Amino acid sequence: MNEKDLNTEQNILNAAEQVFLEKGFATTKTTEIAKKAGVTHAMLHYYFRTKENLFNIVFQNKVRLLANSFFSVDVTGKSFTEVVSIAVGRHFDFIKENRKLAPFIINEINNNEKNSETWQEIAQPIFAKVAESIIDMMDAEIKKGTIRPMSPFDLIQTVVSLNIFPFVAQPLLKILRHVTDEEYNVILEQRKHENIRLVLLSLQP
Amino acid sequence: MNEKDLNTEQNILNAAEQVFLEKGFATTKTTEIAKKAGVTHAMLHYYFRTKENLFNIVFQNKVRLLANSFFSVDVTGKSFTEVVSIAVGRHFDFIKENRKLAPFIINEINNNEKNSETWQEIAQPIFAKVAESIIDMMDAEIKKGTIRPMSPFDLIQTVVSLNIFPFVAQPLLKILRHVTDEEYNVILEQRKHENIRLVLLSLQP
Amino acid sequence: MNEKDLNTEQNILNAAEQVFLEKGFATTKTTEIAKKAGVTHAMLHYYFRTKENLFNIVFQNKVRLLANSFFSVDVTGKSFTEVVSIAVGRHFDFIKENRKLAPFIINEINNNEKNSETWQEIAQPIFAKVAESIIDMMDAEIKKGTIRPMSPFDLIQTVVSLNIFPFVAQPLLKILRHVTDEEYNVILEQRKHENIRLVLLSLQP
Amino acid sequence: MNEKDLNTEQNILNAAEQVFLEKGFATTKTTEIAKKAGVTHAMLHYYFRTKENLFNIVFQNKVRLLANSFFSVDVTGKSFTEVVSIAVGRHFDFIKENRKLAPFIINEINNNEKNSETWQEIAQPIFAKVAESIIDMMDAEIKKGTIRPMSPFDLIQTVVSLNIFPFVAQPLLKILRHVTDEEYNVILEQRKHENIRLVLLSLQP
DNA sequence: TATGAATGAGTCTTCATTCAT
DNA sequence: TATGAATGAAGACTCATTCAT
Repeated sequence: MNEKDLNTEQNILNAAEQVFLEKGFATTKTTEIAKKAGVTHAMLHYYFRTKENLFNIVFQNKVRLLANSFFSVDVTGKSFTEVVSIAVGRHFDFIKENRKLAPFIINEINNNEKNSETWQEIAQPIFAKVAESIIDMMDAEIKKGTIRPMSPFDLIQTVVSLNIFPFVAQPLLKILRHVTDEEYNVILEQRKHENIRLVLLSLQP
Repeated sequence: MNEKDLNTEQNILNAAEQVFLEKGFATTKTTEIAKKAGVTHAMLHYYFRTKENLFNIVFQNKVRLLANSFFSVDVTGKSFTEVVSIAVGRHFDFIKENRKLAPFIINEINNNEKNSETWQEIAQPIFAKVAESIIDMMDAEIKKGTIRPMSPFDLIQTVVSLNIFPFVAQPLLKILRHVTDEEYNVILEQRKHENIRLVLLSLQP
Repeated sequence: MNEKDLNTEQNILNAAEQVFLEKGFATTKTTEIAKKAGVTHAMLHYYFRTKENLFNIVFQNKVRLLANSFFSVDVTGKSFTEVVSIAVGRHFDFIKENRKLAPFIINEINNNEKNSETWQEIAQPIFAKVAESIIDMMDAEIKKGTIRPMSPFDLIQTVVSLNIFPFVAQPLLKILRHVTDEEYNVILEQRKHENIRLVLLSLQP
Repeated sequence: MNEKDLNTEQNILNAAEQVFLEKGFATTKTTEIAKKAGVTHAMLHYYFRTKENLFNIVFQNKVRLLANSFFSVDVTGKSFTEVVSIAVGRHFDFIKENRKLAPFIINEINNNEKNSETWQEIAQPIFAKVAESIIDMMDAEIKKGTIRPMSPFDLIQTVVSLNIFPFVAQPLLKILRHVTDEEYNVILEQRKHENIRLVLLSLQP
């Protein structure tokens, strides 16, 4: 396994990521991945045996990436409001940097039961950990009466809904006004702050 | 075109709707549509020439359906808050009754540029009309200072985001807790009211 | 299903029989079958979906043919010796007319466990019936002391061994002397009578 | 060529023997041979250039082995009956110890004309020698009238037929009764003696 | 001598589409 | 209008063989 091998394998993986994210499993052709990776068609099978196998590797990586994107804020010395604001903003930025990630995963989960199971197996423990990491903080706030009683999962769901949706439904919403991609970036920045505001509002008792 | 012909054509269309909504364009096989419609494989091509053609008809119908689902409330004698509450609730219910609609359209738009154009051509005028129908009401409220300055499109986007997302991302969110489909319905009802609350909150100055 | 359809399907089956018998499953190419049947490559899959499926149909037919080739003699008014002589001779002639049959089945059974099961499921009941049909006659002869005590299966095995082998091992034996195919036919006729003689000898007490 | 080379070459040959005997030329994959030999896939081609070449070496070895298995009895001081009995029994035991040998060769001869020629070229002189070694003994017996007039080849054919067949057709015959492998060994021992008996019977005038 | 990487030719299979009737 | 048959193009995958090192 010298450097060149790793490169080829990695090239295929990178190409596969791009094409799968762009077109989804069904419409992706292995020839296109190979072409983009600059290798022969058969090399793809040499390294990954089947299209499905290659897809699974990509899919699992992406699932891990998405699931780990929720909450990773250093809480020391910050108020709950601050923590939430930072976490929501960061999460929004991450999703923005990986626009195709969420639509890809959602779509593949919808198209294949097996992918759904993969998502559950990988994401569930990660989400549980996230919930655990904020439950004490939330409980304290609830006792103080600064936020209304709710589970961490409710909070997560609200954040996810608000943050992911603009990118999942980007093509749906973009047409509301004729905007260039650059204008859209400005809109997204507004939306980020709007989302932060909405999340905090949703926490109010 | 006698009655039987219409029936056959309609049968194919109905079957195509079901299968396309379920599987998307790429993974749908014309044979499955024909089978579900109870007609010969070749009849599908006799009536609709190509798979793409048949899909476009279905897709346009569905786009129209989704685009028209926003705001259709009789405003006479109701406060703005009431109108918004009713509109959001009704929209949520519609989406709930047509769970596969939004994911289907979003996915197909993502997979094919032509579908994106179709969406724009059909949805844009409809959305413009909706915006027009509420802009006076909103302006009045804004002047009164009861809601913060915002365009109708902002409001629509918030509503759409909050309402559609639970169904687009259902498989993503369902795993946050282990829930049955029935339990999920209860959660959805809660979410509807939460969404109404959030929309109203987002309107606050 | 008009006549032409049946012909095409049958043409494929006939071609498949020839090629499979000639080359066995592994080295047979579906294109060759299609070519021999005078149809497009895809037609084969249209009618039989997979190569394996087509093979199974051919294989089952051939198994039935071979299994049913043992003993079908009208016994009325004939001595046991006569019955055996006729049965062995007829069986030999059948195998001779279908030289590739036995090698084909033996080979495929050896190459694929599933074929072995197919053989068992189809041949076992047929063989059991054959054994049943001669057991009374044999028991009577055994009681009379004209043949030595043995089960019908022993008899069948001897017949099968002697009759099938020349064709299974034809390429092995033909070289013992340089013979043309026609000379070989004469040899086979001698062998038939030799086999009848040997079977009768093997029955002696 | 140091010792290690010889070992590698021999390892490949040994592995090839096992796999070819087990699966035949067509379904054998060179990767499996390499794996079993514990060497790289490419080494196989380094030593033997092609799969076909490697096969031919194995095949020729096996042909020699089988052809030489007929008659190697020290005749001094033994009666013809004794010699035949011993020779048949030994041959049966050899075939039993090398069960896959005969089916393998027969099958490959049937599948490839070139293999048939190989068999002829190698086996013919060996068989001729065997025939020569017994023709005087047989002629003497024929003159004495103790056996009927026949050529050595007839005798060889009978022996080969009876001895090889149980192993070639084992899967065909095993189903006649439900037997375990151990029970089958007992049956084989009976068959050996039955075969000796039958050969002697076939020699009777 | 040895190896991992790479290749190209071939094989099965699917599927939208067209054709003859 | 309807159908079963037929087709061709494309796609995934395999595998013996070769190459660079």
